[in-house]
Amino acid sequence: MTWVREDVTRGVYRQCTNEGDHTGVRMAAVDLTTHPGHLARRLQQAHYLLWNTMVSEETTSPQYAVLNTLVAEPGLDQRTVGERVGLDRSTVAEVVGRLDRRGLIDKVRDPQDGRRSLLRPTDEGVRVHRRLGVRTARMNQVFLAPLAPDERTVFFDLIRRVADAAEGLRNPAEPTAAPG
Amino acid sequence: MTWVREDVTRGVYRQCTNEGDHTGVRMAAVDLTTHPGHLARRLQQAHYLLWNTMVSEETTSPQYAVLNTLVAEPGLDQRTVGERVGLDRSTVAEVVGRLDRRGLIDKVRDPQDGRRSLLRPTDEGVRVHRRLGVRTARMNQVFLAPLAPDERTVFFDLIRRVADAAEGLRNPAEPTAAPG
DNA sequence: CTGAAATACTCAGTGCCCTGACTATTTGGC
DNA sequence: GCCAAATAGTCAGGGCACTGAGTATTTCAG
Repeated sequence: MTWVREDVTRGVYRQCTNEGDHTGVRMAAVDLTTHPGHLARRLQQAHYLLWNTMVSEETTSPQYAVLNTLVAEPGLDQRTVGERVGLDRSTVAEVVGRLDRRGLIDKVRDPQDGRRSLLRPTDEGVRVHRRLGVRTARMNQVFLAPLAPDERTVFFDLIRRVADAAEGLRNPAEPTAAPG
Repeated sequence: MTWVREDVTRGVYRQCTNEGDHTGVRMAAVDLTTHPGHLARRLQQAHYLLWNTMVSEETTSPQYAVLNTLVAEPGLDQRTVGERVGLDRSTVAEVVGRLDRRGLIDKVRDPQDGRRSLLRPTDEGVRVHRRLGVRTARMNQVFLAPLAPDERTVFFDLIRRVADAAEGLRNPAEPTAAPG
């Protein structure tokens, strides 16, 4: 695997000194296209772009996700919303703050538990959510167009499994036996 | 309230008008697990997390990508680096700025073309790149552990195709015929 | 009842990521 | 040679995403 890119005009000293096929320890640079993290980033950027042009310039995808959760379950607190959509406390606070400022959700202290903020969409929030739903569906069509129908299923399955597993590493499941 | 899950392949939004009850409440929420954008975001977050714990806390994944590109092709200008790793001009400028401040790369004006900044890794930059390469490989193993070897190939292929296609929409290939 | 732990949220700080406006330089048509 | 277009980079501004520290509230052991 050579992967050298020749014909560089300016003074470039290349350090791919692995002429022979020794232990192969020498290759300086790696091929990013086989790095899942790099692909994940590119995928998200691609989506961001499509969302921006096809769905909305003022309401972002995470904002829609939060709104969607609150339409399904009005009255959730911030922590639970974050759990549902996969956002940490700080990020959820920011997103909620923006939705609140724009009048798309209501945010009130829970009288039963003064620590919580209870969230529910306003009428306007519900309208925005409904409107974006249509556009989002259209965008997903375009986004997934390169994949055959059965490939899309696999696509979802593989990504979900990888993401779930990594999240699992973060929150180690409750140990059944209590340690010391 | 039923919360149905059906015909997942298209990420279509679901409109369940609760037939049974007479509350007049209409439920119109979507199942986010069938939205590629949502999955992409979760995947990237999962990767970010793993990177942070398994690879480095000071050098981020995009920084490593830039460093990697410059190790392979020292002397590139910012625009080209951005093209290689998939970052826009502004982001590349930020990342490059941080790498420069940390002394991992050198940044000099091109004497041949005063618009360009030419970038090359310093000795320290090369060392950091090499060290992170080992850790990155380990991390990728963990990240991809949930997938069987042949599934990983598919994983890369599907994501790449979707990302490439969306990027293609952004930069519409030179139209062969003059537009109207 | 009281103080410690747990919980929900806020705030400061850092970094990625984009757009749109702006500057500096080079290039190309005339 | 000159001026307009193209190109490379900077800067301001907004949004997502995380960590770590701090505040307020609730819960629970003693």
